[in-house]
Amino acid sequence: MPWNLDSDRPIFLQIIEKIQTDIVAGIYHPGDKLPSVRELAQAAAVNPNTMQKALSELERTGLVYSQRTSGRFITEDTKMIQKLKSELAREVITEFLEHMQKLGFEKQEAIELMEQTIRGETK
Amino acid sequence: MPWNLDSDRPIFLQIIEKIQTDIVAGIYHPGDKLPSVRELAQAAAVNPNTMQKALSELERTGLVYSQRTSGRFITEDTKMIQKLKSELAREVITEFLEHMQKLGFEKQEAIELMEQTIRGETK
DNA sequence: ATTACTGTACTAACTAAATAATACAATAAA
DNA sequence: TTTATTGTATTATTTAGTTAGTACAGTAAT
Repeated sequence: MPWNLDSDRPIFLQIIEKIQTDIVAGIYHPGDKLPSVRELAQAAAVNPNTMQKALSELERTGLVYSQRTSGRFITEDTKMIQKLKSELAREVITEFLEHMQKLGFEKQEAIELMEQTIRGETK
Repeated sequence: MPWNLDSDRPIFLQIIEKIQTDIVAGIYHPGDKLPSVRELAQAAAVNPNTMQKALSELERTGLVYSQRTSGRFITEDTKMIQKLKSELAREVITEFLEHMQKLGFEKQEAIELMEQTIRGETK
């Protein structure tokens, strides 16, 4: 599972989004134990401090919790996860429509162009 | 016309995208004279150096050109503008589908959820 | 008890982006 | 000719993000 971090945006933000996404997509399951800060940092090829910063933020929002010395775990609150999934999807959709509108495409045009693009890819 | 710059990404990149977008959306027209570096910087509330950096990059790609002392102008190459519009639209579409896929939605699901979201907004 | 692993905290150094403050050459307008 | 405006260039400073290195306290396993 590659981390695919780019340098155009703060890395700790990209890490937060990556882990959030993996949770709502079901790659991490409720109650799962996360690798340690040091392991995650190595896997993502970033400094442990950067990983720690991202994890602290995920903890602040309640998506993960830490058990002082035994490790860090995904929340077991499935409703929270489901709600987050809806929120993130809505954000992505809204962002898409705004972008397309700024380029000069109305909502229906945007959808049509997308369907056309998909057909073009799979043919 | 607000600039809406956020601090999550390099400002000069956001400026580049903003001006690109305004050109392909027809807010700026081919041959139009742009405001001076200093005026643009003031309008966007950034340092002139930052604006200059963004404009230099736009110039490097050929989208604008500068006439040494009389100012900066939008390219008159309408084909280039049209091509850029298609490219940007394709990027936005691809990015959208990738994001949704990472959240666990297949292409068709993504489209359906988007249509559903639109109906929910306009009702 | 000792060992190894956990999260956490702290300080220093480095880098890229952004700001600040000028300066200069070219030209259109006065 | 003078003035104002243009793009452009240069140097210094500040700030946020990142890295580097180290340290400490708690706990499960040995």
